[in-house]
Amino acid sequence: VKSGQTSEPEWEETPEGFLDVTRYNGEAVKCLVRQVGGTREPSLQLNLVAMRGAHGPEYEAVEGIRRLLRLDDDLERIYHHLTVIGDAEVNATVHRFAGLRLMHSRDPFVGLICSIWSQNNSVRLWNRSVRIMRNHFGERIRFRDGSAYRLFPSARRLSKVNVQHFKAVTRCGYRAKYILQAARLVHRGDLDLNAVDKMSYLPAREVMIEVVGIGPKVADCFLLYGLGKTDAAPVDVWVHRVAKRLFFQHGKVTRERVARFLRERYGNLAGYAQLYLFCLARETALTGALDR
DNA sequence: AGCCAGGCATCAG
DNA sequence: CTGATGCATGGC
Repeated sequence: VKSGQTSEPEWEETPEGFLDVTRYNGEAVKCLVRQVGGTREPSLQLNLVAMRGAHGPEYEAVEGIRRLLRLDDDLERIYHHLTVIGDAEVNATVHRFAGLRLMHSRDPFVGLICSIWSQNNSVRLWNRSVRIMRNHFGERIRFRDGSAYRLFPSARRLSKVNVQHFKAVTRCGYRAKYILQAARLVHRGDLDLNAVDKMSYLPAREVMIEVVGIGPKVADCFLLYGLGKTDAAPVDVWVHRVAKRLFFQHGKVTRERVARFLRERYGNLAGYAQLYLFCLARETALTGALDR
């Protein structure tokens, strides 16, 4: 399922499945994921190729995928809770898009950079420019069969890149200084993502918003998709519109107010609620009738 | 041509 | 606290 709701760039779509190369336990693993069976009885086929042909990292890779797609979440229970709280239109949306996975980035740094990158951007452009960055600055990995891929660049690597150069290569515009500054903070240890991960939602959010270039929306993206804190409900233009219509009678509401409303209404399922609100908003836009 | 996209920093009231 | 404006870039 491709909802576009993630803090990792889209995986490459190949005839054999979705392709990604990530380091596990220090060793690069090529991972092909394919869903077999339908939405009702889905199962995943994984084809893993470790760089040195060892078996060590394969277990880690499987766990990585399990975490990425949050396969341990009990969707039925979550749907039940959402629909008990529910507004009729939200319930219908949950039912219609049932089976969507909330993504949890395998690497917090990837989640951080991609979240900052997504601000005031389009999903399409965002994916493309992040891919360009990876292909330009990422470490090159060559497998035994001769195939080669690029990893997402490390904080150390990005912290050394010049802003103008980075902007010229990736076309990410004014976000370049935010992205590289964040990479420097992480590399120098001034922003400890693992420490933030251990914090509860609200304090963690405070810490993230202090970083220049990270506001409420980006912080929530990072906390939800990057760290898996499901209290977070990122409110973008789409969620803002649909929530304004559903819960505020088209009245004036700030994004922050909507975010707080969703947290109070859905608790630690706010992230899941947001997932479906986003789908509803996008779907409504496609069929035309969307007011502001 | 002008508005918009998974916003944010900044500044004015 | 709320409201305007500039910021890069590309799609439509």
